[in-house]
Amino acid sequence: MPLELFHKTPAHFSFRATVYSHGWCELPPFGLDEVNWRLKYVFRDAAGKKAVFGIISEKKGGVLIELANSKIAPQHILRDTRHLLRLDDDLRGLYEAVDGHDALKWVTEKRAGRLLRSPTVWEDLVKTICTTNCSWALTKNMVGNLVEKLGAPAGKGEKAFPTPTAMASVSSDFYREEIRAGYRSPYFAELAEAVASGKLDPEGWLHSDLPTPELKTKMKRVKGVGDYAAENLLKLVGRYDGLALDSWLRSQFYKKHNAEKTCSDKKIEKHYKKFGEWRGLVIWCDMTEKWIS
DNA sequence: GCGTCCAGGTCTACC
DNA sequence: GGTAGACCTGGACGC
Repeated sequence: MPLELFHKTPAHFSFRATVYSHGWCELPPFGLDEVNWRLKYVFRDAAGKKAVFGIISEKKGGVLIELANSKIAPQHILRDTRHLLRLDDDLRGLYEAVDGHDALKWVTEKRAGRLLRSPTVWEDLVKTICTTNCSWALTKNMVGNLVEKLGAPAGKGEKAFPTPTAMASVSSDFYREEIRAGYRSPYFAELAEAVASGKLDPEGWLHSDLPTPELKTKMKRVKGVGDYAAENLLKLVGRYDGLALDSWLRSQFYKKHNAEKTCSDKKIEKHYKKFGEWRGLVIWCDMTEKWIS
């Protein structure tokens, strides 16, 4: 039976700014209908055995979640929705940090700053590795293959993101030949085995007591995760004191703040130092202003 | 059609 | 700790 759920949203929330916050809305099992402004996602239960296709849209005072069936408990769907739209995040510190900076006034006005994420750190971790050292088209290709070939079916051709167990059930060769993951293939096989066996718990990064540098070091122990990937993941678990500089972010900075000339990372870091623990989120908002405003 | 470059980097060996 | 070279894929580009 189809099911509709409703979740309230906080005052400083923008559905559009959150969905457009970065490219995650284009990576399966997310999908974006820009005409009707509806975000699709295939939810799954913790065991990865049940999957349900859902559509999230704005409704006065909150978001509406339309589900193809009621296979998964409503409280599980609501928890996932709250997590992926960052409904519990308190961004007052960000808005205080940009206060007084005219060029960033729009961040507060547009209620920007909530970075769309997946319901699990596991999914964000795998997707982040898929963004490294390749074009965005290839990232979409790899993530699409993972969902298509290893995800639990939700009906009508829709599939969920694969569980660690599902990803641990295939070999490194599968990642190379079927997922087209190239040199990342042994990394995925090793990572999936570690998470499926309980040796690694990425979900624990969400509420870790470790200081950010130590958590970053822990993240970098995962093969395929370097400085950029770790800092991107830190943003997705709510820590914004790393800039997560990659070639795209650097090129945008050169265009916007350095007369289209290249410069050192140190200069970029100096530019955003004044925003303190929010600097990683400030640079991201600054470089993606055109997407949202 | 073919070759080259490079994109939302990381790892390893070596110094 | 810093750096060079290797690593995969596939789209864009020049010829």
